[in-house]
Amino acid sequence: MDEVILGDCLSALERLPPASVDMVFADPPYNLQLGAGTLLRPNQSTVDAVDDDWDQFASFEAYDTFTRTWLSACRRVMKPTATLWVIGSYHNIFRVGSALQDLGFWILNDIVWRKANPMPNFRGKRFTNAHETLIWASRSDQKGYTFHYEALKGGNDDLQMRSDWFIPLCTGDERLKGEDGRKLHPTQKPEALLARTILSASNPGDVVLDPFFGTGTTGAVAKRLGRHFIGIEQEPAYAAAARERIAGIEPLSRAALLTAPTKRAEPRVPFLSLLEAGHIRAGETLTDERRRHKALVRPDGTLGVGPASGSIHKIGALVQGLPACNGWTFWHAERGGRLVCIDDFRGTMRAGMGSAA
Amino acid sequence: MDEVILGDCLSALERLPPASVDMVFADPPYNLQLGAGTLLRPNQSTVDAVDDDWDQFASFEAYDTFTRTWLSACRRVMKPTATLWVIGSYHNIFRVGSALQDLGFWILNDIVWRKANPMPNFRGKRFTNAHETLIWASRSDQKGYTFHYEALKGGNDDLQMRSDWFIPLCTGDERLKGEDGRKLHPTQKPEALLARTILSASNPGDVVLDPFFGTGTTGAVAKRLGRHFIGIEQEPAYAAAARERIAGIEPLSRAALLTAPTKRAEPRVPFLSLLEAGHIRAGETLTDERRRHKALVRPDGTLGVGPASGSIHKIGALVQGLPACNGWTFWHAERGGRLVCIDDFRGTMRAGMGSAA
DNA sequence: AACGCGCGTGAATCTAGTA
DNA sequence: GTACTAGATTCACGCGCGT
Repeated sequence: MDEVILGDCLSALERLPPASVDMVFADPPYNLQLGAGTLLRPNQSTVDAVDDDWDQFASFEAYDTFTRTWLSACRRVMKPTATLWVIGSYHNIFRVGSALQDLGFWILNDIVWRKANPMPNFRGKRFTNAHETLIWASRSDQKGYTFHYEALKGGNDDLQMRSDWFIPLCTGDERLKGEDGRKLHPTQKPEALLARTILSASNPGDVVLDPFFGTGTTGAVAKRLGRHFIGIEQEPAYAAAARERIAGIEPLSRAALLTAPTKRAEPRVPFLSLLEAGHIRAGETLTDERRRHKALVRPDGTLGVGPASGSIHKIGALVQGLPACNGWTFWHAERGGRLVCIDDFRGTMRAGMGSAA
Repeated sequence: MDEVILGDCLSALERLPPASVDMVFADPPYNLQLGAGTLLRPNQSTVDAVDDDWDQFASFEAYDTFTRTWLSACRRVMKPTATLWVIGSYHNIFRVGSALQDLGFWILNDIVWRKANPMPNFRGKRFTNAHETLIWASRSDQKGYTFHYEALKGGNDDLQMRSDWFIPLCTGDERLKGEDGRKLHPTQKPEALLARTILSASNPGDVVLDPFFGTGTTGAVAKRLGRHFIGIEQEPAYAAAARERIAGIEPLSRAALLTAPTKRAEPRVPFLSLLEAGHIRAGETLTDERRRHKALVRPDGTLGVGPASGSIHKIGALVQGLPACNGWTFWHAERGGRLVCIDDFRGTMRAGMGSAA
């Protein structure tokens, strides 16, 4: 926990307990020629290419085997509600996505990282490759994964966060350099990218696993955001750089890490409590925002319309002829000539509950 | 040539001569998984799901078989220098991309169609699915394919055309409607999208093949841009609509349709991006101009005041006791002993975003 | 005529907690 | 595991209608 494991990703993953991590971020290799075969077939030699077609097929097949192996190993250590992120380019992301689906992962989104400052296409033979793709997937189609919808919306002018993210490359001071002044790692990712994934899909105190740790961007961001991390890296120089980098990170204060509780997590307030607290009076009439429908408040916290009675939700649905309705936001009471949503009274009560909640 | 072939795409492709088309645009079934009537909007109306028979597949394996079959058939009729475009979403695009690679196609780019006006995520459980992906691939790794680098660059303020395209959905008058006023085809694509693919990867007089012709967007745009088309469609109603539509198209003398007719709005900058860019630090305090109110910046781009948190606008309104507030002009950060409005940082970021937004 | 408001809708794997 | 129910949840456009 909160350490860099030096070694092969598969054997390191095998030593982790099952169902122990909350989120995985993986930035796997996608250069098919760069030793993928040795990683995935420890006991077999790679197949020698006999011609171009076969060579190509063998490479993709080897990459697929590698991909399925590490994805399966990650899946074992993921909690049932954990989610996984993988980043890649068109060279590998289609293989990864297919493998995810075949292994039973449930794709939640594909996210496009739009690079603010991509490398131009020097030959002028293609479109500027200005993005990379992340896949966000849960372990299975089971619900219950973490997604901080409200927080992301709040940081985005109160609009839902979209699947296309505009983020600069990792450059400048953020880019780790060796003593020779040259970049330490060829594909270091920007911390902003990691921050969005970790903020959106994990909670403070959660465990974030990165099986291809590199120079530890995942660990650095996780630590700053009050998450635990497990990093696996087989290259000693990268692992050492990651340790040093992370040691210098100061976590944000607890206050800064607070997020608003999601609506569902807030204490439940029965409508009857609004009557008991005097916010609503039995016998008064509630209406919708445009005063097109009305209902009578009964002393037991139900609403009545003619002979029908039921919960604020049921009656809200009934008067509109809809199958369902959120009565909290639908019904309003008249106060001083103006309509007040009954959800505002609920908010007041929740605020007053304080620590009792 | 320049006709709609009514019938099954595979048998129609078999009757075409080999190496006869210059470009393929394919909009295959996406294999969407959720049934009709299962997703409700917040107002309880149902989302009109794509549940047509042609989009039903028993399994990923069945979809893969289908995909490999039609891709192989297209490959046979492609000239050696021809290129192929396929569009899809995360439901199917990874299967398609893998199949392309396995069949010997050579991926040139993956292109992101960023939707100007996507459907929101109604349940707040995911990121807004705001894009679709196109794969652009040549028949093999042989060079010699068509790419109008200079033309695209000229139409993009003399900047190389990137791999992320911002184009509105097909709505309004462009969307074909039946006599009942309802959309004729569930997945009609915008002409602007087709125009970019055809302009960039084909020459006037070239033959553009679309094996899933639908209501003929590919044919309409090809004709307008002086290309020939071959469209294959198995649904008689779609084929008839396509014929009528294309008959009304007048070819352009010289194409001037390079860039999408999008309104040039100023790019929206999320407050979160200011943190990511380092203009604002998580954990610092913002104040209003007269330092009467203050709030803590959280790492997700929300502000916190005591237990409350929310967007810059929400919290600005809260501290003033007002119903609304423009957080961009209200909040300031201290820089060198002086207060700087956060809107100034936004202006800086917009300037740096250039046309990429 | 111009403007504002209400309403419809778009390739979508869209709930959680308790009994 | 299943059933039930409380209650949470939407952005950008285009069009039609009323003022």
